[in-house]
Amino acid sequence: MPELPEVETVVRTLEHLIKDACIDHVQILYPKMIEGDRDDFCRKLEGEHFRRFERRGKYLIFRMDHVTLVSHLRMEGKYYVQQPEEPYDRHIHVIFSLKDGRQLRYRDTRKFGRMFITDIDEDFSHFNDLGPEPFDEAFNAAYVRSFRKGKKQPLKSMLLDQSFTAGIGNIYADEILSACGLRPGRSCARITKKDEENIVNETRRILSEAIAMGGTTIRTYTSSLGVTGMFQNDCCVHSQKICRRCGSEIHVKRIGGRSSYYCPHCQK
DNA sequence: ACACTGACCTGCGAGC
DNA sequence: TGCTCGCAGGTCAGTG
Repeated sequence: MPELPEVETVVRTLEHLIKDACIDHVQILYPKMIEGDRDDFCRKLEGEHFRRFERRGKYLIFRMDHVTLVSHLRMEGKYYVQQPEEPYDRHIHVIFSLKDGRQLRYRDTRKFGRMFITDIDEDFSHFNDLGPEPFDEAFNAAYVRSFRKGKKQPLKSMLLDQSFTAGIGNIYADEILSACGLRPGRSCARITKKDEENIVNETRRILSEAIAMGGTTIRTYTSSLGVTGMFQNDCCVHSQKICRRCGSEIHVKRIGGRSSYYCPHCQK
């Protein structure tokens, strides 16, 4: 499941592979993948060049000369750069044929991903609800305090809330709380000033380590270069049976509709 | 305003 | 073996 580190890896990989490539034409095999007018989508992308590659939270942003393509991988979305003669299966939903003969293919077994285009100058009203990036200095202990004020939701739900900070998903939320020694079900109203600092610092530490390793792979993620993340081997609690710190049995509890893994001994 | 639930999808594994 | 059922999870609409 792509979270911030995986999306960052995809952005960097695609920049390496298709920077300045020109789109010849676009085929949409599953129309619901595209938000807005599909004909417009295809027509406006024809002849455009992939110029800059950015990420905002879990969104991929491809800047062209006249339009911007925004893509969200949700759970299982992946991009591949392949030759037209390479076979593809029924999970390929969008094909960008490039003028150099290659194809950028979007594959998504569960069809949850979405993409859309905006004008180049659009200020991305789409992103208005996203909180600060974890590495932005606006994400700090004072911000955590102001965000949680008046709220009683579980810490896990707060970390998953993209308006809190953009890019954290289920796996990293569990790992961050494990590193902080806080149970996922703990109310955000009942943490200390030190906990606020820990949440900020551990979020940055864990995400940057994961980016350095090229993202996590638990089930399906591989980047278009075929790079497979290694962070899964470093998970302390998520999908684990035994705590890597103390050896206790890991508990699983549904919080906010998500499976949440924690160590009852290390996390209070 | 906040918090929770179901829908969107498909594949996979457990249980009968 | 073959079926059904629950689960996986990011986001958003709907509800209390």
